[in-house]
Amino acid sequence: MNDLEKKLRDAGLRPTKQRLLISHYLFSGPQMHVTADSLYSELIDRDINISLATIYNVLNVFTSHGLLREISIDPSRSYFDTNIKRHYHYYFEKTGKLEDISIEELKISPMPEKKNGFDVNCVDVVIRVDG
Amino acid sequence: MNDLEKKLRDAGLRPTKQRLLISHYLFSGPQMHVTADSLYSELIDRDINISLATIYNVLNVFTSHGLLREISIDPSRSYFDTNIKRHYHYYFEKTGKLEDISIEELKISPMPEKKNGFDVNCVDVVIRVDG
DNA sequence: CAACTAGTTTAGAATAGTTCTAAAATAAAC
DNA sequence: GTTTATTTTAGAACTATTCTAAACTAGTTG
Repeated sequence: MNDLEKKLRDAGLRPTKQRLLISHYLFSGPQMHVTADSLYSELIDRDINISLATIYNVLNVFTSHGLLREISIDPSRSYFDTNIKRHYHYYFEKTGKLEDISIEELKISPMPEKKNGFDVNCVDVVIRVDG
Repeated sequence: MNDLEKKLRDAGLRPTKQRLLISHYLFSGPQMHVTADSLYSELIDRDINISLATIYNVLNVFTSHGLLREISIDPSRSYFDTNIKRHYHYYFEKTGKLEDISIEELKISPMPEKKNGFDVNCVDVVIRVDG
């Protein structure tokens, strides 16, 4: 059983052909940010034909099983981040590109843990920049 | 010339009937968060019939002229905030409600001013909570 | 491995939020 | 009051995403 197959099984997901192909693209190289559409095109470019419905399925199921993190940047598109550790983002408004900011670079205090008795699921920080 | 009319003119906008009605709803009471749909329904409830196309027009033009701020929370809908001063948000995922966090309550350091020579337009912080 | 079961993929239809179109209405300027 | 530019509107169009239901596949059981 290879690394990617293990990664999927550990997340409680069946390692299907499509999920493994997508995982190979997403998780074998450097960390990346994708949209459903950008992922679909990149796979087509590599002669990997997976239906758009499956791309959406896989992105959603990977997100709900903790393999990806969804980022709300632009109300017209969902971005997904292969880096699931706590971190923040620069967003370059002209180019649409994202860049990570580590929690060492940017401090938030007090880091909220609870609100009205509810758990904090996630702290999203987006610094929007021209250019 | 009343306050709302002045507010629109100062922003470089013609004070049309529809813009004044929407301004009255948005800017005469306490600060609020709306979506196109929530604003449309609230106006219908008050027997103010403005087409949905105009609601979208007005929200967009108010945002581009600095009377509203758009918040990226949920990729399926755009939220607009009548509070245009720097502040942050709690987002209650189950109810879809927003609550403000003042910059006194939550500190970010170092507050970014520039990135790669580009100005920082805006620092968005969203704390997602269950409930 | 053959049969079975539950989960997955797919094309295409459906949906939801938003923008576009072009005609009628209105605000501001002359 | 006439003219001109802007705004509003209904409905069509568009785009990102989800749904549907049939075909397929992974994992399980005998």
